[in-house]
Amino acid sequence: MSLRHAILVLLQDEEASGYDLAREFANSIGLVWNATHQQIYLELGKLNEQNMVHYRHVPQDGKPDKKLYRITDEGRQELVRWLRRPAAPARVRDAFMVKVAGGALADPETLLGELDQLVQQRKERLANFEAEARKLERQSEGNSRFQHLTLRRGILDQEAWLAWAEEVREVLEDTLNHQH
Amino acid sequence: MSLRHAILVLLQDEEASGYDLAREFANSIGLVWNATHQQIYLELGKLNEQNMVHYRHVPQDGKPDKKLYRITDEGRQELVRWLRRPAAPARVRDAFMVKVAGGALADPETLLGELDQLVQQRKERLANFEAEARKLERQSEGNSRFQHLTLRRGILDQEAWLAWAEEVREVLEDTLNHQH
DNA sequence: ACTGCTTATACAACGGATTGCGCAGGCACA
DNA sequence: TGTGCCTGCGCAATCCGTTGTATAAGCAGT
Repeated sequence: MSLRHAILVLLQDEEASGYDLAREFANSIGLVWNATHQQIYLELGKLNEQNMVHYRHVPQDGKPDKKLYRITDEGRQELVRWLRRPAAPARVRDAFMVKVAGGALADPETLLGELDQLVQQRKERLANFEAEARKLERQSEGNSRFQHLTLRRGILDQEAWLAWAEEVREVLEDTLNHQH
Repeated sequence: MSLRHAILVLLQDEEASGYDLAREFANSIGLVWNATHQQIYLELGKLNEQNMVHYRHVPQDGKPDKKLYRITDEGRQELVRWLRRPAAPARVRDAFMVKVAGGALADPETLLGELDQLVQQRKERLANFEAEARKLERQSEGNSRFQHLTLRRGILDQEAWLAWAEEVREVLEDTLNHQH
C-alpha cells in the first residue's frame, strides 16, 4: 500500500496533474513502480480528502481543464514517516521469465520472436534513460543526484536484462538446431 | 492473470504440495513471480476443479497430511497455449527505490542502514543462486538448461542491484558529510 | 472525411492479491 | 514450561489493480 507515497515523492519537486503523473509512472519511476491513470486519479482523490495534497483548478482552452496538485505539509510529514519505516520487500512479476523457465514445452521459434521484441523495447528504454541521465549530469541542483540514481538503476537493470537475453538466445538457438 | 501458469510450470518437472510451491515461490521463481500460500492454495483448488492438476492425499505422521499435486494433460495443453500467446509486460514494485528517489527528504543515516540490510540479503540470495547453478551445471538432463537460465537471471539481477547499491552508498555518504 | 493519437478526468465492475485469523502437531532452545 | 519456528491446510474480508466505458476537444496524417 504505497502508491500514495510514490505519488507524494513525485509531487515533492513539482506541481503536477494526474495526467503528468501518469506519464512519469510510464517512464522513469515506471520501471520500479507502475500504475495506470485510473489508479492515480483515485489515489489523488483520497490524498486530497486526507489533506496530503491540495490542487488548484486550471482552465485551458483547446485542452480539457486540469487540476494541478501540490503536496501539503501534512503530506510531507506522512512521507517522512514512511521513509523512516522499513520498506516493503521488492516484488516482481515477469511473465516472459516464467515462460523461459517452462521453455522445454514451448517451441523455440515463438520464444525467440518474443525475445527479439523485448530486446528491442529494452534497448529503446536504455537509450532513453541514458539520454535523461546525461541531461541531469549537466544541471546539478538539489535532489537531482537522487533522480540520477533512479536513472542509474534503470540503466543497470536494462543492461543486466540484455546480457541475460543473449544467454537465453544461445540456449534457444541451440535447442532449435538439435530439433532439426 | 497467470499465477496459474507459473504453478503449472513448476509442476512440469515434479509433483509438489502447496507448501512446496510456496517455498519455491519464496526462492528461485520468487525473484520473478511472487505469491503467498493463500493464493497458491486457492489457485490449486481452481486448477483442480478445471482438471488442470490432480492430487493424491498423502498422510504423514508427525507432520500434517499433505496433497501432492501433479499436472494433467489438460494442464499441459493450457500451458502450451499460454506459452504461444505474447507475455504480459513485466511489472516491478520496489519501495526502497521509491525511497531513494525521494531521498532529499529522508535522513541519510536511516537509508544507509536500510541499504546495508538489503545488500546483506541480496548477497545471500546471490550466493544461493550461484550454489544452485553449480549443482545444475554438473547434472544436465532435459530442461535443466532452462532452469539454469532462471538462476542466471537471478544472479545477473543481484549483481546489477549490488553495483547500483554502491552508487547509492556514495551519494548518501556524501550527503551525510555535507550536513555536518 | 476518417482514423488515431494526445491531453485531461472519472465511474463501475470484476477479479486478483494481501491481511488477518484459525487449526494442528512436532521440534529446538532457553 | 514457555516461546518461537517449521510443516501443512484453509476461510473470510478487504483492498488493490485492471479493464471497460464515457466525455470532450484539437491536431496530424491518410
